[in-house]
Amino acid sequence: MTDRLTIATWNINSVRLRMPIVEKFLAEVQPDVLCLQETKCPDANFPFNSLRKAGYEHIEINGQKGYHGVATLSKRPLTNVEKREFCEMGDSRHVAVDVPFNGQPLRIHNFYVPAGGDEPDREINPKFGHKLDFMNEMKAWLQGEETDKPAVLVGDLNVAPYEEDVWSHKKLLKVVSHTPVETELFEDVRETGGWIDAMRQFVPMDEKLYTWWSYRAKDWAAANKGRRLDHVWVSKPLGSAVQATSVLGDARGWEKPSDHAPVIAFFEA
DNA sequence: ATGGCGTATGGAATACGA
Repeated sequence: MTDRLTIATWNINSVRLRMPIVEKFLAEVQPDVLCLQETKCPDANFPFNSLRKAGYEHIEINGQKGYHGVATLSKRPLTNVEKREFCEMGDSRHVAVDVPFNGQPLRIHNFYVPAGGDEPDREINPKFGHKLDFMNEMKAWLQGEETDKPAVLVGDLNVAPYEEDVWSHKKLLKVVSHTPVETELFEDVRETGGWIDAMRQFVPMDEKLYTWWSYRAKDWAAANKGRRLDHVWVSKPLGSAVQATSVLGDARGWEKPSDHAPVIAFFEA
């Protein structure tokens, strides 16, 4: 029996404000699972009813007032829910679930890694230190997770690791998200955990690939000064099941858009 | 021109994003 599963990840920059385009996305793409970041919504105010009406009956959230917040919506039942706190900051930046795929549980981690502020120096910018500490804690913790099982790690990881993941490698070398200290640590986290960068399995390393375009550009599409901040990592046992990934760049041009586009991954086993 | 904007909070101006 063949089983097919579609998982999407999207930094939505306020789930309540963005409900019209979330519903549009769910209707058009019909992913089995959607992982949202930056929901900016206290748990008590989360729009459960609208999302259940859209066919996503299974919803796990880790939210807080004003900032951050993640949510995982699913057509399939979700079990083994875990919401881990990192850096003892009290931030809502992670939720993990199991979803049934091909007759066994598939672990799905949904992450929102700290942006890191403006100055790439932890001595003068504590937010940058927090970002590095967060990634180091991710690395240590994920080592303890069972990496010999099917698993996916998605989210806004706030690092664009490769030269063609940004519009200008040279101009962004000192800009938070693409500094060598971040990109090297990012690769260390990924490789230590045995994760595969699924998006780059389908796009050659010398081709540009972005998921985020600033609100500040007069014409984001014309300027096209993007970065790949959102990622889909898969464990090695799941590697052969990834059929394709895509960035729905169109969504950046929808009405009242997020500054991030959704990333979609297709699995078959 | 990588911040030129956008969002939450709270009810104006500030913090934060990346």
